[in-house]
Amino acid sequence: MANTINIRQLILGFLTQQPMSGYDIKRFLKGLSWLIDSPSFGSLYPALHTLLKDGHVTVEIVPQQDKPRRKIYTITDKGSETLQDWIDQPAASGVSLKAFLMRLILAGNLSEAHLTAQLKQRRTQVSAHLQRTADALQKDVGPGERLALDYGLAVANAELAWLDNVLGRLSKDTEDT
Amino acid sequence: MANTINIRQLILGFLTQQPMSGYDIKRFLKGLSWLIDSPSFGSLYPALHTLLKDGHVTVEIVPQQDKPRRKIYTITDKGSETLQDWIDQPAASGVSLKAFLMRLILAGNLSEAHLTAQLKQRRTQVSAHLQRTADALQKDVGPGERLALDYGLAVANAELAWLDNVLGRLSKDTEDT
DNA sequence: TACCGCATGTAAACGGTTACATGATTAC
DNA sequence: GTAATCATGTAACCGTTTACATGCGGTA
Repeated sequence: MANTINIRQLILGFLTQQPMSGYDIKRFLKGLSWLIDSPSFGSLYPALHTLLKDGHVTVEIVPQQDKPRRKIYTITDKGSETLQDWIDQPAASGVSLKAFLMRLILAGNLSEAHLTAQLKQRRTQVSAHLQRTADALQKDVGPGERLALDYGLAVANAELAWLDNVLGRLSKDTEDT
Repeated sequence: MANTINIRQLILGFLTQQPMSGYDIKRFLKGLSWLIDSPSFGSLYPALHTLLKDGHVTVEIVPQQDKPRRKIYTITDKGSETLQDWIDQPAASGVSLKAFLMRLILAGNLSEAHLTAQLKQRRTQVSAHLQRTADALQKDVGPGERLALDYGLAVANAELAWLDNVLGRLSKDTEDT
């Protein structure tokens, strides 16, 4: 039930879109800077080496004139399976917004079925979280914690409303097919 | 600008409320399970040793009959200063909801001035984040990322509404004084 | 008998950042 | 001449989890 966002899984997710070099992946990750601070090369390159060693990706060395050679990585079937397994595996309860959004991005590039699965899972978790938070507010807590709980409540309610909205739209689209 | 929630600072925060043993702190942290999964003993006890060595806390060994002896830790002036410094230091941009809520809890137990400072800081950050997210939505992105961005937008708007609400209430209270 | 709560602790492993090294090309 | 971009990589360090060890008392 350990479930944070792991670099290797992120990489596999990007390679699903297209073969890339480590440097390319870094650029892609920078594009997600609104969500996560992109991992450093110090973790990126070793992760690539591990994925290669484990047969999740293959490399092709591409020389360039006037520039350093690039190592283009391509995801293998085994790699795809591993990624799929990770996405399908239920997210740990209490898992952060960030981790969920990463899963959403990855799932959204697979299929609509995966996408709705993620959304439904989140719905279940957020409403459970909402309940726990409401319960915690009943107890006697300090002023800071009281505010924090209230904040959590507000965010959870907003999440729930959004999820219901989107899930409603998606199910309507399915009917129309 | 590295700014996640660090065990040592959490511990100092709890010890501000009252002297406690490591075991007690663990129990307290469990009470915050709606926010964070409480750190393991494997990080808690070593953290306590470090704090002791650095003069941020003092210990008193309390023997018990029929039960193992307890080590009660008390925060020192130096420890209080360190904590204060950490809370006053501006939170890194893009810092997570979790990290902010922890700061809120800690600040709420210090003074109302600290509390409003945290809230105002968060307001600035969330509105900046909102802007970045809206910008990112303009660009051409995959279906999953599109949804994720929209989700982020919804949550950020909810946060902003809540912050404005609370900040409004707090400033009114101050006028009435 | 076997596990749970109390209470403390250590060692190995993991996953990451920071800082470094290399070396060529282009832009100010 | 100084910095930035391209492109890869390693080593030291940090903070944390996991798994272990100890030992006693109460409970199912």
